[in-house]
Amino acid sequence: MLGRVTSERPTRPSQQDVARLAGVSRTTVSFVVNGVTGVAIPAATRAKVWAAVEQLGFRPNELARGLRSRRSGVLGLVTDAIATTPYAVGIIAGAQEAAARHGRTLLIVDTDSGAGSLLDAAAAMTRWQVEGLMLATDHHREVSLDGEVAGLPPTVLVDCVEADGRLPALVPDERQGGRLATDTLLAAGHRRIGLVNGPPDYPASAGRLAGWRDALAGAGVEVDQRLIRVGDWWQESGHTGAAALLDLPEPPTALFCANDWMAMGAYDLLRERGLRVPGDVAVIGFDNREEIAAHLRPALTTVALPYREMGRRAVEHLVGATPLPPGATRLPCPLVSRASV
Amino acid sequence: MLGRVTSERPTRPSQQDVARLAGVSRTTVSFVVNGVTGVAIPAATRAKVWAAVEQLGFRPNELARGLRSRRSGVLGLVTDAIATTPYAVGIIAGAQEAAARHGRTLLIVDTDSGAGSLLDAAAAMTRWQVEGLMLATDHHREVSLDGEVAGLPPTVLVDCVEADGRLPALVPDERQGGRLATDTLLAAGHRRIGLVNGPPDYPASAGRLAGWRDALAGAGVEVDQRLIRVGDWWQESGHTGAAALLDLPEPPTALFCANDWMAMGAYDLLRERGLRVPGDVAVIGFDNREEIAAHLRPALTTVALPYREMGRRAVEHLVGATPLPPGATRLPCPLVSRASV
DNA sequence: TTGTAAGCGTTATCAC
DNA sequence: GTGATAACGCTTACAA
Repeated sequence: MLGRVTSERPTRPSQQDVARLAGVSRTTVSFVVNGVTGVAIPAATRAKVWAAVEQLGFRPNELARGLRSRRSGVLGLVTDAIATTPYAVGIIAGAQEAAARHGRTLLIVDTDSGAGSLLDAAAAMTRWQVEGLMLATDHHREVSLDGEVAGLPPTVLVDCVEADGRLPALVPDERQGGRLATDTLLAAGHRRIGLVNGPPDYPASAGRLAGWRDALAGAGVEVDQRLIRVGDWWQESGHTGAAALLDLPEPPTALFCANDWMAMGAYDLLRERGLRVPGDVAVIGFDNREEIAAHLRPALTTVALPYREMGRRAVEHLVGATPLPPGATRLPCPLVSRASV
Repeated sequence: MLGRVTSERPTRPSQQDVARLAGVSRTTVSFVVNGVTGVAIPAATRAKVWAAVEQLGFRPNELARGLRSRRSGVLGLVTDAIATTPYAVGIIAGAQEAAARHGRTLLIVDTDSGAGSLLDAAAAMTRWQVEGLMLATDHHREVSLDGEVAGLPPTVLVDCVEADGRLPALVPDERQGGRLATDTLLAAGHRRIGLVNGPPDYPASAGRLAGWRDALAGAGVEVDQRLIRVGDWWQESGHTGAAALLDLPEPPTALFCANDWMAMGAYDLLRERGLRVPGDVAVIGFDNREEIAAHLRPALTTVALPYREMGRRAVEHLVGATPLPPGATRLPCPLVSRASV
């Protein structure tokens, strides 16, 4: 004959329960657990409240908190990077970490997992009152959002850029990375440096090529167009490209492969020809795909993509900690030194 | 002089707004948008409501919905698999997909990203009133939860098992996988099959070894202990192990490497010795780490771990679609045929 | 320094 | 068939 039938599932303790146990009002409990400044609550009261919280195992209900305060504390990450390949888990890890640090919850939706298009994903996030949105792609590319952004919460692009560039975007500084790779080879004494690049319609290819030129120009080395070969990112094309370069009348003494898979192909070719890495030919890759780079023999020196950094910066932008300007912000690609140079 | 000062951010349309526009009550709107059965609402009213929903771009507020209905629809996935290696993104993908299909939202927390221990992660999820919890590890192993499970929502282990096995757990059927790999080699006519296994204290090693024995016994082939070598999962040890096996007086004609990295090491050794795969020696791996298996030359035939399946089944258990018994449920590991056998 | 009360957007229980 | 009305657990003026 109680006022209300007890619910099936034993409901978790509420602030109400804490207040009762501590002998204070709900308001006081709210002030204490949220550490509200500007109210002077005696240490004794605070202690009582915390003791009650502890004893009951009270955990605030984020649903209620978000509903009432109109601040969900949820940041949305929409990506096509999970289903395809484990490419950009670094983005997730970096975002997650930063979100936790700023007291935010990260909601991740993979657009390839049935959710369908970006629009569906955004709709799903809307229902959860997300306060910011990150759109991440599985590789650096240009995306077109058309009018879709209208009505969306503050949004930042990760590893992709928009044609008209009104949204802030975080991308790797491919050019700086290409320069870094080439400079590393130059610093090791090489002067003829072959480039096995990716297809021209990728921002990555264009940037890495420009970086290669930059470095050569900076070192006063003549740029020889014949030292450029175009692959398709796959291992086979690294093999082919390396072969073509080594068949040149004046073959290169070092190879800059625009990704690690092609470097892996180059390794194969060098081995077939009885050439040692780095003794006879030095090799440097790009992407730092640990699974490959760390396991090749010798381990591959390569340039890393700043995935974690991109995830981190995206969150810091959305929470207002480090605001980003509209358009692309390029993040530096660090060198990962191993044994192939 | 309005009753309430308008909030800074233009608030999203509510059911209230929809009701006003459609000229019905909030209740009716709720019935219509939730497709409540048992109430007969005329098609005309339904249409009016949907039209208003469309016009306003109304999206239900999950915070309010969850608060009121006491069903958040959130499933929590706690993992250490993101930060370490991109090992088990398949688990996430599979879980995500199944969650979407069942109208649930997946909340992912990576314990290595600052959140700290499992307990912290579980606390974070509790605040969001998760209705089920998945605990996933980065590789098949035994975990001990002590008393930590008390007070947690329904929980399922993914890619790990508990010592006392009271929680349901989803793990790969390592033994079946080992047998499948060996059977594949047997079917190709091999009779002396070397095993380069992982360290003995892994469930994966124990299971794959047992499967190797099973297959040999099943084919009436004598089990020769000398054909077993123990590696450490790394490429070097695959190289070493393969070398030892080929130096045997009666060397094997096929190699079963308990993971793809060791298979990669074996490839290196075979190439060094001028042996062709699969012509001179067939090789089969385990794990199907696409990045390696698909890119080796020749592409590696291997046994895949059922990551997506584990994620999917975990969700289906939690939503009650396909309940799991306490203790381990072993999921089959399928063969991925490529070119090395 | 603490308490009262209103209300966030929704669902659920009743009357009508 | 549809509509009031009361929670859900919390934050936040404002009152005491």
